[in-house]
Amino acid sequence: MNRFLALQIRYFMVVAEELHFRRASERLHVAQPAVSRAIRQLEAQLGVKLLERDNRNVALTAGGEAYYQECRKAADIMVEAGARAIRAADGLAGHLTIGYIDFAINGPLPRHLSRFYEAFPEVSIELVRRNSHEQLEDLASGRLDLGLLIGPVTSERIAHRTFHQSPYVAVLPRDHPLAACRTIPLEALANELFVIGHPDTWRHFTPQLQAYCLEAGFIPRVAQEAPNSDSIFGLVAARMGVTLYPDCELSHERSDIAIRPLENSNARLSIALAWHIDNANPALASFIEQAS
Amino acid sequence: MNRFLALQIRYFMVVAEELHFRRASERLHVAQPAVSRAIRQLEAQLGVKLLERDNRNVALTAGGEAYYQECRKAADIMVEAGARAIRAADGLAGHLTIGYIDFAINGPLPRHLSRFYEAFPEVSIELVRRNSHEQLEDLASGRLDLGLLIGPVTSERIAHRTFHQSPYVAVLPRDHPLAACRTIPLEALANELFVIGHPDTWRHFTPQLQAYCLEAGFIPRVAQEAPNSDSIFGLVAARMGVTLYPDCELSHERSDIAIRPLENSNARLSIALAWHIDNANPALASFIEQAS
DNA sequence: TTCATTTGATGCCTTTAAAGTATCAGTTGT
DNA sequence: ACAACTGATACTTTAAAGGCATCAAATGAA
Repeated sequence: MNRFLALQIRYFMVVAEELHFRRASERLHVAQPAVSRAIRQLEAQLGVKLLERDNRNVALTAGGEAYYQECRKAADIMVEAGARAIRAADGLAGHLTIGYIDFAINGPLPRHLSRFYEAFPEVSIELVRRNSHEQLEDLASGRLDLGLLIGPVTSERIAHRTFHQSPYVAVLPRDHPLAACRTIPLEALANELFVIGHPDTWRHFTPQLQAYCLEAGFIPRVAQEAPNSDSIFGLVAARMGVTLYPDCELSHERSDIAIRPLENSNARLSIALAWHIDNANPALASFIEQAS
Repeated sequence: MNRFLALQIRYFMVVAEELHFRRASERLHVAQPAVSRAIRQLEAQLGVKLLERDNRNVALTAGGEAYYQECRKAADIMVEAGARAIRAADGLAGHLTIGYIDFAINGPLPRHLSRFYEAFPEVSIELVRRNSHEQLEDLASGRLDLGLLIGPVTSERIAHRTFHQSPYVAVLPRDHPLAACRTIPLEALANELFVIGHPDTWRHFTPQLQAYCLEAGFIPRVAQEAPNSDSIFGLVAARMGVTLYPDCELSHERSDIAIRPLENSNARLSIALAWHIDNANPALASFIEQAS
């Protein structure tokens, strides 16, 4: 029974448990009149008689019983609160706001989150869908604790490290002639029309995709620009074009598109963890450490 | 923000909300140094830094954020607690332990309880199955607030009033010859074998049943004694005998027995509300009043 | 009955925790 | 360079809480 509640409350709780003023005063290490006064004050403050007492017996009134139950709850919370604050300071409890992109939520993030939840069940996580450049802004302003995004990270105040790397695969309509091949050389797509992410919103990914094509000796011809992964897959399935996408489980589950590895390609999409270097949230350190 | 929590906690909460010591001190109507000291004391007591502060900015640490959340919960409970104690004192909240017999739970009690819950949702009710004579003991000892039982009530210290009256009906096996009649004169059962409640446990009901038979001019011949209503109905269905039972919905729902009203009978089973005259639980008064 | 014992409540004085005042040292923005 | 803030510290004052002695009522044993 520590000093988190007002003393009138603490005294009342002990009297309610002992139903005896002198024994309560002994448990509280004060003289008996102090207890009498505290109870009288509390009753006056609340305007409710809490204890029925004559010179021989002490009993809780209905109001006192109800009040004790509520006090018990509050006391338990306050006792737990100190320990919880320590756990939060050690990164074992607390809250993280995490930004993610489609590649993360379709790829390694779900598995990683469930492992993290097992190891740190008291850390609550809020997930926010944001494009990479939006995440970098939100990290700078403190709206996000952690970003899962595509580089490059240019700010000196944002730390980052590689979270996951995926090879690219070719994404084709189900009945595309190249779908007959086990693997596809990137050059084979030189004359195809491409469905790509809109450069305004996919500001980091689309340039990477174009750079890889350029390395393979061609500039991709753009048929459609789409705002998100579902739209891209849908447009490919609708035979509007082909695209490159990091290998992930989700894309293999669609029956209306064909996924084929690239031949002789070292191209990798790298998803980074990024966070503000001044962010002192210990749960952030827990997450980063587990991701290593 | 009343005086239910220790002042360090109250001061911390206001600082956490304002993120500014001087503004917090104004809201608390104290000088600013008092707030600084309270925070320092609380941090020392917990062993956790709650607020990151330099001469320009104040921010919650992760530990402080977690601690604030817990304090918020406790503070809300304590604010609510006073109002709840008043409601409990007025009989609008609290707890009742209620004893009941088969006739009550098979009869009017469920309907009455649901009406009571609608009118007094903050009164929690614990229902306890007890025979009438057990309830009278438990009322005397304070283990029950209220009993739903069969009289007579002999103790001067137990108050009682009629809760519900049911006419008796004859309970017959489905294919019993008398089941062909719409109604049955009690005398017609003079030569039947009876299934009755065991007199040890059904100490109040069975004598009443026998008294009614005696009024009709016969002493019922007992084939079986059973400990509860289900057993009585089951034994009747098994053609071990017939019985009298207060009219209630449950008995009409069994297809293996026949229920027939008694002819020219004023016999009624009366279920009483009973309570200890010294019981000051205001929720008890609420219940009794609604039952009137 | 009488009287010692026990209960919670009161009055008066002391102690101590909390508040106030004045001031300091560190930033920030002009 | 300096005024205008911030939160922290030192010292003094105040008021809340505590202790002691005692009371009145109830109980139970002699």
